[in-house]
Amino acid sequence: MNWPIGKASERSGVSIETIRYYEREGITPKPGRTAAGRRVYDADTILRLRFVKRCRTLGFSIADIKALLKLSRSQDESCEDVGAIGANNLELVRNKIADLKRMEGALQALVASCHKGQKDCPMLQELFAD
Amino acid sequence: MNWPIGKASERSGVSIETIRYYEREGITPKPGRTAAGRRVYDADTILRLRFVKRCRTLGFSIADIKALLKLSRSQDESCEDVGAIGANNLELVRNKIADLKRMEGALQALVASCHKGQKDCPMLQELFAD
DNA sequence: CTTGCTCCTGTAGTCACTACAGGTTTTATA
DNA sequence: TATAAAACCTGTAGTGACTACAGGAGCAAG
Repeated sequence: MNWPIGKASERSGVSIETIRYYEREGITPKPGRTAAGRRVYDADTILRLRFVKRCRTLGFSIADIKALLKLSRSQDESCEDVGAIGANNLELVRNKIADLKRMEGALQALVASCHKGQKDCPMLQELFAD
Repeated sequence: MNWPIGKASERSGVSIETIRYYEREGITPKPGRTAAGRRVYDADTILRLRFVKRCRTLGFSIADIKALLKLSRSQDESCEDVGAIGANNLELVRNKIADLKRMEGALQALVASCHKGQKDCPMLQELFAD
């Protein structure tokens, strides 16, 4: 079965604009075209789009996703390399969480110090302090 | 006391390029200039730069920081508005943490399923599954 | 046969910087 | 004092991963 880009978008969860972007970036292969020049997608490309979507949801960069796709097509045992990319991304995610938690703690304290009707805002004072 | 941009950068923790960027964006006022056209910073502007730096570290957007700076110069009681901007950012930060934790959980499971020497990588299989 | 939807290409914008290129001025050293 | 090195200047382009048009062509339903 073949589908036009709108259906491919629906089936993969990737927006039409983003599908075209992925094509430009060489993440998905160039699809077939109708006589009038419209893109036509097969089931395999739609699977790939869904894969990319899931990877993005997991925080993988486009560069990592390219590497994962390449590994998925390689003959040699790739599970180790895949795991390494995954572990690397997991660390990045954990670092981001740590950063954000630090932000959350500081922000919470600042916001709590802020009460309406106050004369000099303690939050601003804190942020402006030497 | 007045300082050239390099010293202002040191004292505020904001890079030279970023100081010039903040000036272009109207976040910091246009500084004075020497006869030769070099920027000269006073203590007040350096405080502002430090304020912006701290706000960025807390995850505030540039738009929010502009609003906070405006509130800090306004006559009327601004503590309530400041608190609202802070609370809003706190929510954004918490949403980001929630997203990342979801990522972390899913990633961890995928990476754990990946062992070297495996024939078909379970992580890739999972990500490609229907 | 016309209305409205889907699709096309190409370009520009988003956010918050960062990185030059190619020039001038100031400061430190010989 | 001469010169080399550092600091500064403007202006522009690049980053990541999209998103948002503008302006046009094709296609499907009533």
